[in-house]
Amino acid sequence: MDDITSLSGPAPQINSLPDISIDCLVFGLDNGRLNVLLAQHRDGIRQGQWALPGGHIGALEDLDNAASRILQDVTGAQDLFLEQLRAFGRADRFPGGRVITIAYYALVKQEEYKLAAGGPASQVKWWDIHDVPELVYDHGEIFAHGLKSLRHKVRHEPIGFNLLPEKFTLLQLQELYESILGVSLDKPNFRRKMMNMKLLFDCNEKQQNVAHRAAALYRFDQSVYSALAEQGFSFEV
Amino acid sequence: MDDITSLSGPAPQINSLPDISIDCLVFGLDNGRLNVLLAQHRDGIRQGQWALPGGHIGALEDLDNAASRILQDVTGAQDLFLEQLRAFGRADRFPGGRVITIAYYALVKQEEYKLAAGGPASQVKWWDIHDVPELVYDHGEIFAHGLKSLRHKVRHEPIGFNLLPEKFTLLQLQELYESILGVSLDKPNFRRKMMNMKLLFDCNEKQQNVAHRAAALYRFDQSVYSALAEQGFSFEV
DNA sequence: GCAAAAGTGTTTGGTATACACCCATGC
DNA sequence: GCATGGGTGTATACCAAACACTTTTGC
Repeated sequence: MDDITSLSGPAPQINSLPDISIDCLVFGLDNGRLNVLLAQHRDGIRQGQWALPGGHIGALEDLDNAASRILQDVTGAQDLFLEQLRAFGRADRFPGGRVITIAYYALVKQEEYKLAAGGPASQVKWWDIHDVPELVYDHGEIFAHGLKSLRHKVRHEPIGFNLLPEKFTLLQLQELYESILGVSLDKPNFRRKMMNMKLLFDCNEKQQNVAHRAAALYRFDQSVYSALAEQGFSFEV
Repeated sequence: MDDITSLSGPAPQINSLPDISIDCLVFGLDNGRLNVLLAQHRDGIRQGQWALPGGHIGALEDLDNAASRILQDVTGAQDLFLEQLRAFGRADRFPGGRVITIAYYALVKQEEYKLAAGGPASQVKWWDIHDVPELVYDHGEIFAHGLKSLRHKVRHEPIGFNLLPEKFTLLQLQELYESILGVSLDKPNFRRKMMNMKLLFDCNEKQQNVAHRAAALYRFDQSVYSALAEQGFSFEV
């Protein structure tokens, strides 16, 4: 269970696949800023260095389940949005031996979860994506690739909602896109575009305790989107 | 080198990673029909069954290089368009033991290459994508996933050209999209769309020996596209 | 002339963009 | 009243879809 201690090193258990690891790219949103979750090596030659949280796959464990378990160890949260990015397998990528890693990326509602701080990997911390430290092995490459993939995917599929709380305002949604894509968007036009897609449902509630006019709160319903997508509907921001 | 004989079974060589394989989804275009390349098991319990061509990764071999080598064994061709799809790793996907496979997809100019028929895997054959036989293990799932990915990608990146000969007509290009996407397109509008992108270069040549007005031949220049993409240009069909 | 495909022109309607504007609320 | 963000309206320009039309070539 404590595969995270390995931080993608050689498999610590006899019942794990020795030459394959999993690394997770976990994105979160905090006050309109996009963050990524990093873990710090606790000891060994790489002590103090930062890495993507990772682990190994049980011999009888499905790949997706392994990723989910590893992520739960780090965030304490289940049922997160989690998808495979791809495998990274340069022969020399890991100095401790030949290990191919399969990268996953996750989107989490950052404010809803408290990190299991001080867990097995001495420290786990959110970093602004513009300000990540140097990462071990090829983790920098994985991060760059994952961020690019996120930017592409968020424009073509409604996955961004996984970063927001259940109920959100249109401005929060707009700031999410501005933050991920690194652009600024026109408010009236963004509103219309979203509303015309008929994917947002008015909660009939307003923000509370704000120092300005309270905004309407909306929900996104994944099942309605799935039904629309069946008929060829295409989500494009 | 003859990893293809294994068709993704357990690693036959001492110097291959035992619990990881590579499977290749090779697409080709023939007279406007989209095909996929399949290999037939030569012997063993699965004799006669069809599978994606695959193999194992050398202990000192980069992942991408391994895929390229395996593909060369099958098609005899180098420098094909080849990209990773993703890893497939259900615990029970391969009955002979725990093997995670990393799927690649390739696009080839079908008419330019003759297959190494009667090679190590008794037979290698093109199949119309609408008519593929039942495949071994989870290869059907990999095929379905790869086709979906191809349909998505071809609309957002100019990769379709890899299926056409160097010089092609606009109708060939249109038929390519119609075939991959399974739709029919308006000729005048398709022409304009393509020409407006400024990605096609007139060869100043015409078709030869056709029983109708000869069409102009065009080329696609990957380097010009790359330069445009740098500036934020987006290819959308 | 006819068939087949190349290639052009035009009308129409929707939609993205830019920007001006009013509304509600707390301090 | 004023700052802050919520929310609406509208003119313009562009672009995609639909489809009618002309051109070239081989038989």
